[in-house]
Amino acid sequence: MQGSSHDDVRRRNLSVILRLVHLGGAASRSRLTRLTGLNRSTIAALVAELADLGLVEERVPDATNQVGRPSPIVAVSDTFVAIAVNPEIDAVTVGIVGLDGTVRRRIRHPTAHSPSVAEAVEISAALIEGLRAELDPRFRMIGIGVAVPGLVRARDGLVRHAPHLGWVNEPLARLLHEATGYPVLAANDAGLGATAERYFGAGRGLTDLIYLNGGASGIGGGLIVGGQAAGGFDGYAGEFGHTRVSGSDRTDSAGLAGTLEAEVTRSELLEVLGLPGADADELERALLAADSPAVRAEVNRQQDFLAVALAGAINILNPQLVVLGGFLAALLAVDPDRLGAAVSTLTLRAPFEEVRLSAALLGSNLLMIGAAELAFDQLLADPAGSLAASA
Amino acid sequence: MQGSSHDDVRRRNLSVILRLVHLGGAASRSRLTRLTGLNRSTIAALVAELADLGLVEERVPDATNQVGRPSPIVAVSDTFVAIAVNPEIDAVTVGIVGLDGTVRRRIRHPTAHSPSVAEAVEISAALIEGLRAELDPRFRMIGIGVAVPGLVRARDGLVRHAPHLGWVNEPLARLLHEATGYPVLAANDAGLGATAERYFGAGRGLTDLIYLNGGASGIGGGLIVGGQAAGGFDGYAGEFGHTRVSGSDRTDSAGLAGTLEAEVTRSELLEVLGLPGADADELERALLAADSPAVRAEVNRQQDFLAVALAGAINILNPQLVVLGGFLAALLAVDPDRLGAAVSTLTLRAPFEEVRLSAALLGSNLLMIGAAELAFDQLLADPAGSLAASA
DNA sequence: CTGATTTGTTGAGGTTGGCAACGTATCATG
DNA sequence: CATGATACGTTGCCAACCTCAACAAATCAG
Repeated sequence: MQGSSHDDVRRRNLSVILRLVHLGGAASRSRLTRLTGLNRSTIAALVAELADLGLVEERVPDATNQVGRPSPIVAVSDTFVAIAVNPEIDAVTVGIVGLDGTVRRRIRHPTAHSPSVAEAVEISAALIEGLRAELDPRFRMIGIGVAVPGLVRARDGLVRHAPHLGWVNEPLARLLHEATGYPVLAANDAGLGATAERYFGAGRGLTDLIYLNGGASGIGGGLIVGGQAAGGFDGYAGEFGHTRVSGSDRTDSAGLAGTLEAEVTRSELLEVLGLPGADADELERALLAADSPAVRAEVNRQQDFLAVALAGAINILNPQLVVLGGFLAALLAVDPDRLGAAVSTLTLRAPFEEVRLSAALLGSNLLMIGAAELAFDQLLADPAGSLAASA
Repeated sequence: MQGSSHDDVRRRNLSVILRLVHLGGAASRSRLTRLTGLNRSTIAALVAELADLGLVEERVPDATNQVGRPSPIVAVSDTFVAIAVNPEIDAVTVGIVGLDGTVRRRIRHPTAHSPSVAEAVEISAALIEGLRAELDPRFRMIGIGVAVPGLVRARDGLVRHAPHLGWVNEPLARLLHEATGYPVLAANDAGLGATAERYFGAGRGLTDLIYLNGGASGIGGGLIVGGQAAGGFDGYAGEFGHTRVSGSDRTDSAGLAGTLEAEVTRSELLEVLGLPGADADELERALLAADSPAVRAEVNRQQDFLAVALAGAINILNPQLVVLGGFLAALLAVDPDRLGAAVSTLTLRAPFEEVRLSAALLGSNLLMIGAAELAFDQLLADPAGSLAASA
């Protein structure tokens, strides 16, 4: 219940404009005027301040075949970048992402074994140092966002539990900050995926969506509720994979029985297809090409369990969109109508009528973008303040 | 992405102060200064404006045994009231609720049969007219909030489906507005219960909680996510009752099989207790007094199914608190440790460690308060604007 | 080339919250 | 009971920010 003052107005207006060009791409000043409801002269002043800060650039107007004086185009500067980090079982990936949402550079550093926290920090810091060295000095690194496959406490970036990495109560954000000097924020990978798809992918502009991702080691998820990334109280929200969907005693990575993650697995799809391994695209192609009854039966089995979890979430959250990533997208692509029908039989009519199922769009850049968004958030919320403080 | 101007600052500050005294009760001006971070002189001006509007009153300071000049007490005026309406299978209840959250008056009008929409509107309008007639003219009715046992489309108050009442696609809010002339907002009853418990009950001050209510006709729920009442895209969120918790083919009121509402029922508790009927308190007393193995077995069975639904919600939403109302509160009270243990075995450790299970506190006033909150919302969001527009 | 249209630019104006100085009401102390 | 300390209300001035109106500039249509 904070009061607000003049400064907050300015702060908020700068933030709104920067977010508009960050999320929506370049826009003319007149367009910003319409979108924000602010006065022409105010927009001019705000854009000038953002330009002074180096955050945006004004370009000569496009030829639009419209009467009237052309309006300058405002675009985010390409000089502000964030570092995205994603530790996994078999690799640590580090990327550089621009404020315009483009992934400029991505390095995947394979590891012989699942890295410890110390190793992940060391590898990340080395990769970041390398990237920094090769980066033109006019670029400015804002901070680091880490996408962690596990439960991360939002307030301090403590990794509570990352089962596949074997990490428990590791102060990842603090360690990486100490190793690099940059501000570091960490969060659950699937939650960041939800944010990325919401801003730049299948859920552009939507306010209520859920995202489920199927990976080699399990199923994670994230949710956007009422326009906000919903992390829950500590940031652990989105664990759709541990929803109970059957009475069986097959257990998942957390030891819970009959859960979505226990029943719906990538490895079983690969097995029935006779593939030793495959990435998400290969798996989808193989599933679409296959016409054996065994494959069909396994797909149906997994779809039915997935439908239970999705239906529960739809009944509870009434989203506009369900985004499926990883092998769950393949499970959708094989027979979208069947999955939709299965969900239909388990949901109330009203929420079902409003929801769509969709595959994730961002592919391999998903987590880079999501993690960068985490790093950019403070800058976007208070452009002038963030830069003044760090200058 | 709206820009903001000076007016918004004022609007927001008035709103913040009114909400503080609305939710937190009377507060001294100096306390408001501390809570909002605003300047003393600003608080004085804002409180004066709210007092001019008749929304708050300043009282002489309490004796506080503190050095320094005493600070006047700011309290919400008792003259602003909202009307709360709650149609049910066997009655229509109408109440008057003050801006201070007190239920001033409540009339339950029993009906011989489940009322049609037209009947519910007619009864409500008549009750409201009666209440208005007996009300001192200095009181001011702000509007009407309706708590509906069913799915209500948030934006226009259309009742999409209220199974127990047999209503489908009924424009309740519009009809009641036409019958009374007051602004009318409608929403799902359990969602409003969640808001009420969050503001005035077991969840005071919390930002992430879920609420489940067990009634004679089923199980409803609501959620608060990140400090906001989460209605979902259309307002249908919170339907925990239709979460699948078993593989059985027992169906619920919506025809869905194996759901929480199908397995966890008030009627089965009454039956095993040998009671023909009972209100929530009587049921809880009877359950606590009973020690037959049959009762114990039924309680355990229902607790286990309830635990599945709660665990799923806890994994997905990471709430601070789970509030149980109606007979679900009784189910908790009989053996809280057992229910907690059952939930524990189905949840991830990190979110489980942060969550508490609690009974609802507001009892029979719950829906009156929740519905009134709906009616007050606009006034609280923009005190000066709301009153200027309606004057 | 002229008029219409749209938008940038500039300077004046109004509202609002912050701030500092001063006034006032209470408590503590002797 | 007088005095000082403390906390808070009150008052007047100030600065920040957005709006508005008038004017200028750039484009299209004819």
